[in-house]
Parts: sequence; C-alpha cells; structure tokens
Amino acid sequence: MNYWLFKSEPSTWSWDDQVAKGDAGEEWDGVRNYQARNFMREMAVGDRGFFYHSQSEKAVVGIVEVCAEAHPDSTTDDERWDCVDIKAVRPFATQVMLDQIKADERLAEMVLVKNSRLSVQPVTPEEWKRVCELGETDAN
DNA sequence: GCCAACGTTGGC
DNA sequence: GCCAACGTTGGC
Repeated sequence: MNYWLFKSEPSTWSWDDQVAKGDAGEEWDGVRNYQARNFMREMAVGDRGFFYHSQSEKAVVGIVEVCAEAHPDSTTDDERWDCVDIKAVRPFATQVMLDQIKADERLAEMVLVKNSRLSVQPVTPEEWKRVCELGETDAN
C-alpha cells in the first residue's frame, strides 16, 4: 500500500464535504497538473492519503482512502486528465498544522515542505507514521 | 492582497 | 527544442 496527500482549499472542497459523501466517495477532479495526475495514475484501491486544507487553514485534517482507480475526469472533455475517487476514513483527533510539519526534522523532506504547490503528492511510510503521531490518530 | 515559485503555452 | 510570457497556486 502507498501513501499520498491530497490538497484542497476548504472553501472549494473541504473535509466536511468529503465526509458528507460517505463510503461512496467522490472524484478528486479538477487536477490540471501532469505530476499530480501521474501520481493519481499510480494509485491503487485501498491506498491511503492525508486530506490537507490549504490557504486559510494549512493543516492535515483527516485520512482518506482511494476507492476507485484513475479514470477520466468527468469535469472535462480533455482526455489528458484523469482522477481517482477517494472516501473519508477518519478525521485527525488533532489537526497537524503546516508549521508543525515544517518544524519537525523528520518531516523536512516532505513534498508539502519542498514543493508546496503540488496538489497531489506521495508520502513515505515514515512520514505517514509521524504525521499520524502528531495528529494523535491511528495510522492504520 | 502581494509575491515567489513553478508549470504551461506558444513563438521562433 | 529553447525560452519568454503568462497564469495559477499557496504561503505569508
């Protein structure tokens, strides 16, 4: 199983919106960046990801699971863009703020820190464990 | 609201 | 195939 991070502006699509979709999940559509798309194409059903709120909150707020492999993005006719479906698994007991991540030397190499603009990104198992620890949340 | 960083586009 | 111009993202 691989780990990922999905970034969203809460004003556009928030954790609460994601939770409201329940186990049916929802397309992670609207991605128009090749790197991000390529990561989604690598995802398998059952992979886990962090749900990150950018802009005003800048915090990891929950854990999601990939529930459908990459397929054409229904919000465009452009065949270049694929997306996966994800569903909410559980919220973090404590949100993990970007500041905390930046301050943690074990997380210094996270893509979130290194390339803050990438909206879908891989997370290493070590980073996964550490962020869950900071969020006081079950990593599994 | 500004601006730096980065990705994409299009002219050559 | 390079690179300038432009648009977008996201942190501050």
